[in-house]
Amino acid sequence: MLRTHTCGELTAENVDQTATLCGWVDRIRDFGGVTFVDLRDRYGVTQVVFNPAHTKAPAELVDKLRSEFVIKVDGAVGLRPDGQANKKIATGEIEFNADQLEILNACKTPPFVPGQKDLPGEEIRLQHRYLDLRRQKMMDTLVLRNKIIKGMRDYASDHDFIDIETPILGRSTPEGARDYLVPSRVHNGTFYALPQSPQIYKQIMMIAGYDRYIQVARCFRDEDLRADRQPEFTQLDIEMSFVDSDDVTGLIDGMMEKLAKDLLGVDLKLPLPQLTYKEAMTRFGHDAPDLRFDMEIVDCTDIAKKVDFRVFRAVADGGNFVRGLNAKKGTEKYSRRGIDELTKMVQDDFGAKGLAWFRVEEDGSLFAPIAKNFKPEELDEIKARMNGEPGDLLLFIADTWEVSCKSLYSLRKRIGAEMELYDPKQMHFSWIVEFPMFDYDPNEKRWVAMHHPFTAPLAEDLDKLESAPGEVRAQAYDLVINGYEAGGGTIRIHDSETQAKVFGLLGMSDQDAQERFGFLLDALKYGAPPHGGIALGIDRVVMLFGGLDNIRDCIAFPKTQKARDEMTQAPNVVEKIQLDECGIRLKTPLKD
RNA sequence: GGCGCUGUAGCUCAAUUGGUUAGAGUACCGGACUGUCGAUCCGGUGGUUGCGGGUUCGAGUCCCGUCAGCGUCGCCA
Repeated sequence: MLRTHTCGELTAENVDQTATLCGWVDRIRDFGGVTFVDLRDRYGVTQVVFNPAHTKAPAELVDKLRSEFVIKVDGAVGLRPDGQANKKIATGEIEFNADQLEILNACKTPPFVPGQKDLPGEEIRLQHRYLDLRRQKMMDTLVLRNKIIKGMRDYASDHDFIDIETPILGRSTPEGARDYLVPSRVHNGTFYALPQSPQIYKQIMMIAGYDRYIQVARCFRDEDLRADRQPEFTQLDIEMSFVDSDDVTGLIDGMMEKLAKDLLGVDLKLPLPQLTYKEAMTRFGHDAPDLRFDMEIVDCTDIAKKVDFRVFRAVADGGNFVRGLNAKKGTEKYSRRGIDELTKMVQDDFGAKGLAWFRVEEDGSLFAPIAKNFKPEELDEIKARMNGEPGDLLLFIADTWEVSCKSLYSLRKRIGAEMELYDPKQMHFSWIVEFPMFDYDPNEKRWVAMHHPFTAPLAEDLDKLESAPGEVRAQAYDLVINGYEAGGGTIRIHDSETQAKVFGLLGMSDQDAQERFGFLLDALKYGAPPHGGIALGIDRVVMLFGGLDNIRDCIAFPKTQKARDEMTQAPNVVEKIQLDECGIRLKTPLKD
């Protein structure tokens, strides 16, 4: 080792000891005579003092030091003079009196330094990720990430799970997200797909008798990015045999309890609350609601059926919905202009026709441009239903179930944040259960699996599988933290007949099913135990535990919204010979 | 693919609603200074206002296109 100590460990207890430190120059304070250098590494910062009266380091060498130079300093620990301790750092009681200085490596003038006040733009940070990763916040996050993964692994290990790796080069599956493809050199014209998740492999492991499997698995989905979505991401993948839904959610309850306790000092009350999908959609308009605050959706469709106001009446009579939210004390926050912005959002994002609103005035009356369309007793009924009190802002969406859910969910989320209805540090864990098995795709005119096609239906809904697929509920469960889907899983189908039936419902002929999933259907015939599992989005869990608002800050080398790596400039062109070997000719050759 | 925000010195930002030679802080370079910790003080270098068109007597500012970053909708079993 070039060093004897790190920059975070020398304290008053080490006074008079000699030591050697290595690190990066964080800051220099040059007084012409004495020069102070804040030396930084992963562990902390130590003030190094170059005093010409005592150091052997030539002044010309000390003068050369600049930000982010990598240096090695021999010296001795000394107590700082009275009144000069720096309480902001752990090593603040001492200083390191330099004897010798060696510059291990210089540093070009960096575009930004880790300690600077204003964070540079994200593009710059990603281009020079090695500099960005030197920032304390990034280090803290990656350390947190490591603790979370270690905590998960330890917990799983304590519960008899074994870690098994599954292939990265696999077979493309037609259902689900777009695959990342890898061309085969040996078999020109054929392709591997990177795994969207190790789903089938882990089911096969259950059939093979490895009844408790985990993997920290990298997954790939070639879909557009979001603040909480990356094209490659990491899941804690879990599968267990001889279990029902409660066993899986119970296991994760315990894991979350441990992580929350160990890493956040938060005591969770178990079991974590469970909400059915239907309830979540009815009360919050979404299958991953943020339950840190109230403000539930209130249905006024029955009232709308009685009123003359055409917009409400026509929607209600047409079998659609008039539902609203009460933004408590929202009239001050949302002026006419603010309401216009909310209106624009629901129109642009979800195609809502409009946003109806009422202000509850000081005298308790409802004010709104549309109020004249209502009889006084109707206004009273609306106010009573919405629990309207002076200062409240009542917002209504009159539309289809889908549009009203999306719009009200989005309004609720935005208003909750803008009106600070919750403590951003608060954490809320819950389960959403009993998802529908299928969703009808009007474009393709067929049922599609809501989760994935291996999901087992709820036993009591089995008889509806053919008669009313839309009503069949799945043995599925999503873990929701602060309004984010942090994980999801299901109990799987473990008999080939039910599996074949579900494939059929999804519009797959027997031949198709055999062609695509024959190996799974076969495996199910060779003694498949009942099994199920879950996958947790590790990047998102880190984001939520770290109180961050985007997933890129939880990943050492993330991709931009256009799925590019700003540092390496991937993806990029390849040599023609590489394409030739794979038997690929570009449709539109790139000019070089 | 749609909608929106952003793009000015290495970095973070400003430029009075289209008007003189585009400024500040910081970084960088030079100088002063032996107790600072965002050191201080003096001086200096640094700009194709992302790129390409257009409107105008005149464009950082307005319009069109384009590229990039971010947010969002679609998409993400």
